[in-house]
Amino acid sequence: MSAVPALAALAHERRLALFRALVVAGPDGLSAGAIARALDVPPSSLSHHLGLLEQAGLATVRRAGRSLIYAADFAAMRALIDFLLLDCCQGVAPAENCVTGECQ
Amino acid sequence: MSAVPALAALAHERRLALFRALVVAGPDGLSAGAIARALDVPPSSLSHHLGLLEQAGLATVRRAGRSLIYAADFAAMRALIDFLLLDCCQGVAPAENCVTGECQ
DNA sequence: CGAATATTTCGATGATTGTCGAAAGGTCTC
DNA sequence: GAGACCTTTCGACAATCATCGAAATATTCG
Repeated sequence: MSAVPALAALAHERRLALFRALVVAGPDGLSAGAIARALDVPPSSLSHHLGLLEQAGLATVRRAGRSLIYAADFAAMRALIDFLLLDCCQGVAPAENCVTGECQ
Repeated sequence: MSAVPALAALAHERRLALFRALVVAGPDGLSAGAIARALDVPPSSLSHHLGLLEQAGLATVRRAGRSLIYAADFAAMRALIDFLLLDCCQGVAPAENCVTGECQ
């Protein structure tokens, strides 16, 4: 996974709220309609943002009847955080640049 | 710190490379010119990106002679990672949505 | 002070992104 | 199959962002 699309997906107020709602919902996820009602976003806008989250790998979709259920991809989120923590920042840095506070 | 500007600052290939260079350089930082040479970015473009990183709180600037020295702000980076880990994702989520793998 | 160095600001241009109504695509129920 | 329901795709427009040369600003050195 490239980190840039994932970071870009979260770097938007609406999408961040969206993603948080998915996280709160847990593995069962939420239908697009339920999200639209909860966050008061027009359907076409919502679909656009959900598509970006999915494309970035941070969310998954599955169909249930006529609804589409979106769910947060926790493994991908974990991978993103790991990237920030290790690859991006600490792995290549000298020990004094400790980001975690656990590496001295 | 709002997370969105910080995420947006990192959600760009050039700026991510830029930030990584600052992390590698450590607390001493790097002059804008040194970065420009290392990453082969025109000065005006570089200045633009450095400004964004600083505005997002991820980098600090100080003057040393006629050079401006940019350095990664490790505390801010840590705060961003904490936000993703806790506020954004896990804190408000049920236990089964564990992102860290340490919360069962 | 004047020249040289380091970087930013300005300004213009092209590219990408966000927004949302209207229309279209699947899916269920009767 | 017709109609209702849920969501996406299309299309158009506005807004934001990226790029980089040229000019301006700040600093040092002779």
